[in-house]
Amino acid sequence: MVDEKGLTDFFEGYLKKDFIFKNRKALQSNYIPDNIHYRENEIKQIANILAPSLRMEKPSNLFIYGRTGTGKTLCVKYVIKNLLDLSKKKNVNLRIFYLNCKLKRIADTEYRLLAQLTREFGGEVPATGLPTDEVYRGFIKYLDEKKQLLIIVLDEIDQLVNKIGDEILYNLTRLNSELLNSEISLVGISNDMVFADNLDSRVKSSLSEEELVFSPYNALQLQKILKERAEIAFKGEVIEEGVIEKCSAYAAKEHGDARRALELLRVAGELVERGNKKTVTLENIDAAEAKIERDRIIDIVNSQPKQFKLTLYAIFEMFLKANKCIFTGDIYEIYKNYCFRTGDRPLTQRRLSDIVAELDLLGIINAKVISKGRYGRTREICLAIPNSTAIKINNMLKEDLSL
DNA sequence: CGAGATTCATGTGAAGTATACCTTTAGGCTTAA
DNA sequence: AAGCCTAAAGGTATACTTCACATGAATCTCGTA
Repeated sequence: MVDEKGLTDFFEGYLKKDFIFKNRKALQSNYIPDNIHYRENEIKQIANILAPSLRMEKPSNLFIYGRTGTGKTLCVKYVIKNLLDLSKKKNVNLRIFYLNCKLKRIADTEYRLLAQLTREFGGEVPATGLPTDEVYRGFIKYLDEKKQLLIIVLDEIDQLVNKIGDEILYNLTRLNSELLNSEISLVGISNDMVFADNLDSRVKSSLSEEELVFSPYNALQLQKILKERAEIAFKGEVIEEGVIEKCSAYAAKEHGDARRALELLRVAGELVERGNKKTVTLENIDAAEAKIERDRIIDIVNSQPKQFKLTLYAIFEMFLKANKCIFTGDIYEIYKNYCFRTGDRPLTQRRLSDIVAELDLLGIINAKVISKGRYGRTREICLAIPNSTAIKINNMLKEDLSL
């Protein structure tokens, strides 16, 4: 029961509360700090490669590899920012579009990627209905209407190619021969080190005119990075002894993932704030660790279409009951059952098979095709997430699907 | 006993279908001269 | 006659279905030692 006075008190208390954050943004993953440590070389190289753009000369296409949280995106964005600032000052017609190919329904097909690029130019493209080459033409029109240089940055490009093949990259690189006034350069960013091995050799050679590999940070480097960001983000002495070290250690264990370390610190801080405490302790880090993983998966699950949720729910229910790996056929039966209960028309087993494969790609489950000899061939499906998380998500799905 | 055939449950590729949306076009209606 | 609106026709992307064939090791079969 909250009366008006109670609520007012709450808000006043909220305002008076001693916030431990000074600038929370400094710990968010899209924050670009003023100085980036341990990546001076990489930045210099990227800058070198892209610099010709300032003279309106087409830079070489660039391909960047490195595991998550090694600063690829950060460095590229940093260089982009500087390039754009300078090009504005010098009146150079340079445009740079950054696209993350992982985003569902934004850049995960050829059509949608092209549409998105056209929209960046201010054009309007319907979600469906146009022929793809029509969208190409529209894009070219915008691009070629005056002399300009375009750099397209495709982040998580491996995901895109995994899903729809490498033809789109071929088309993009070939576009230059159709352009009269303008030119395009591509910058591909991939988490997958062996990604390029499976590319068509023509695409591969034109895309990786230049290559750059980002190696992981070690624990000491992570510490320095964290300390500096923490100083921007938090007020005074709110972080207890050993907290930074612990964050770094956690992240170093995960192949030096700086994004993760920063997130740990941020979430820990938020937990402290919500609990009305004054300092970030070691225990907060543990709690944050669990929360981050949960939230990440909850986000993924929530962004899936209903049929994916139903499938996932069937998998979770069954796995939690059996507590061992399960097979496609069993899931399909359960799934059909739930469809019946929610009044949805069940998809075919063929489609479910694809959905299971996609869920595997998303990292929520592990699905491996095995042959059980005389007893046929199937996918062996296990959870890729801790049981406690699965239970929580399962309850969430249950409510969401009103089961 | 062991090589080769058989079998099962479902993976997987290709082609077809439903849906939702797009542009073009042709006809009909209104309007202004 | 010109201008505008509307509805039909013809087209596309995407998510899904249908059909048909591929897979691969446990199990079976049968000739041989």
